[in-house]
Amino acid sequence: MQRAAALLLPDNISDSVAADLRRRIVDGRLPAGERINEVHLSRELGVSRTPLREALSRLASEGALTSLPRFGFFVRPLTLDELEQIYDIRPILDPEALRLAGLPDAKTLERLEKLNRRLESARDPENVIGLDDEFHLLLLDRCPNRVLIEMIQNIILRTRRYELALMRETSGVRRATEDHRRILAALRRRDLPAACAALKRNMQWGRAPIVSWLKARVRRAHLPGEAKARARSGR
Amino acid sequence: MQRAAALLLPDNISDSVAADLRRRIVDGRLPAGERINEVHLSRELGVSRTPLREALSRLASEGALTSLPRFGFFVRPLTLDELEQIYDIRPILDPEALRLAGLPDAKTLERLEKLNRRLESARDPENVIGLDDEFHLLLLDRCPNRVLIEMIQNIILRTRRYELALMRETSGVRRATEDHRRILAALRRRDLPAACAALKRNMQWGRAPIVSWLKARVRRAHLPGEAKARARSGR
DNA sequence: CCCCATGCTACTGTATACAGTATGCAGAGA
DNA sequence: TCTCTGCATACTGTATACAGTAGCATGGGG
Repeated sequence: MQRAAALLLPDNISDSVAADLRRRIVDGRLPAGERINEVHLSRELGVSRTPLREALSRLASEGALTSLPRFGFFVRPLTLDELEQIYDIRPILDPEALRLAGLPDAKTLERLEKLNRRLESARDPENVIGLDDEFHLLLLDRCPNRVLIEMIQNIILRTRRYELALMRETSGVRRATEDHRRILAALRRRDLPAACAALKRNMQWGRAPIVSWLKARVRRAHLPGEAKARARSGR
Repeated sequence: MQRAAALLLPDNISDSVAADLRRRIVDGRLPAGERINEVHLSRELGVSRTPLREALSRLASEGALTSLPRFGFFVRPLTLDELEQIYDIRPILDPEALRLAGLPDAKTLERLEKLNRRLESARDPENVIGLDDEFHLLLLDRCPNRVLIEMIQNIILRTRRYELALMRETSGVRRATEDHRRILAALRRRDLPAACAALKRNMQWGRAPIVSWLKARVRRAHLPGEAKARARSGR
């Protein structure tokens, strides 16, 4: 999250464990609501508890986990509240970042269009999400405010879990590429405000399908992963 | 940052050490650029290295520290770049949060005015900054998007160091209370958009004095500690 | 006199051992 | 049969010990 240098030398077990856990959380190998047993998990990962705990602490401060003092760490459950809050944030951040980034050069525009074409034909959920994120990060690549970009990346991490869960069940509600085309069209005619507006709409629309899916899910299985109750009852 | 429960039971040494370090960083007892010696610091705090390291990891992911893999943790140096980036973010976040929060009730408005009066007469830098933060957080108290509020609190933590450093040297450039009055006036006539606009201006103006102070400082003594960290990371 | 190599020192990263606490179960009493 | 109490167990939180590495100083060679 912080340093370019460290990312180039992922020497630490701590760091690589954190990255691994992040993957396990977003792809569901560590299900939402699950209580984490440090001994078992450290055995499974082949490391000791010390670096594992450092990783867990970091993930907790990133919001991926919840820590209950003498009880342990939990994978944060997927809740409608958090979803709506997270999805309300990117329409705020992304357009501002684009405004600061300014119009992309011809080469970048070309790469964006290429990405969008690949996105249109992508089928695998992980691919779709990965390409979409790549598109948006490239769009904001020139933004000089790296702190802002870090925040956006952080939000992306937090949304990925929801998006993956959605796309696993319903097969790929894809309207994003159309939004992207509108953004690109605005950029091509060098109309930054229009591009920002289109981007904002794009970010706002991403919410709807996930909200409705999660609502249905909540109705079906009441309170997905109410952490405490489940864990205490021994699951 | 995440859990209400943990905040009520700050049982962990880890947590309290993190809080302590945060204070030491913002008030300068751990100066910007300083390399942290884990053994000495753990002795000084009267704890072992394990919880200290957990705290350090968390602070690194919050952006207060930088971690260089086999070299250690550093207090992030104060740089003009980071300052400008951080200060560009709150004018984006705060007005949106206020928009979501809506108009405050009469009681809250009263408390806001009281806070602002106390702010006018405050002299001690820590007090001034504390009251200003309290004002802004109360203003956004009704905002239902807690993730957004968390982000703002995080930004506040990151700015505090700069503000304190400024106010220690120049005695309290105070124009904020006037901005606050404009915000309150707009709220009193129940004009939310005007309040948001005033809030935005308030957030934008805070930058200027710090930027000019830091620029002068950079000219004088080029960034204590920055040299070493930079050289090492090969930037 | 300067440069390079080698050994020393100190610090980080990781593992492990220990202590304290919460939970679940079993047994006894009502 | 139900409840309460005490014990055993398992897991977290913390300390400590160990290993590996980077930096530094000192000494020898050019």
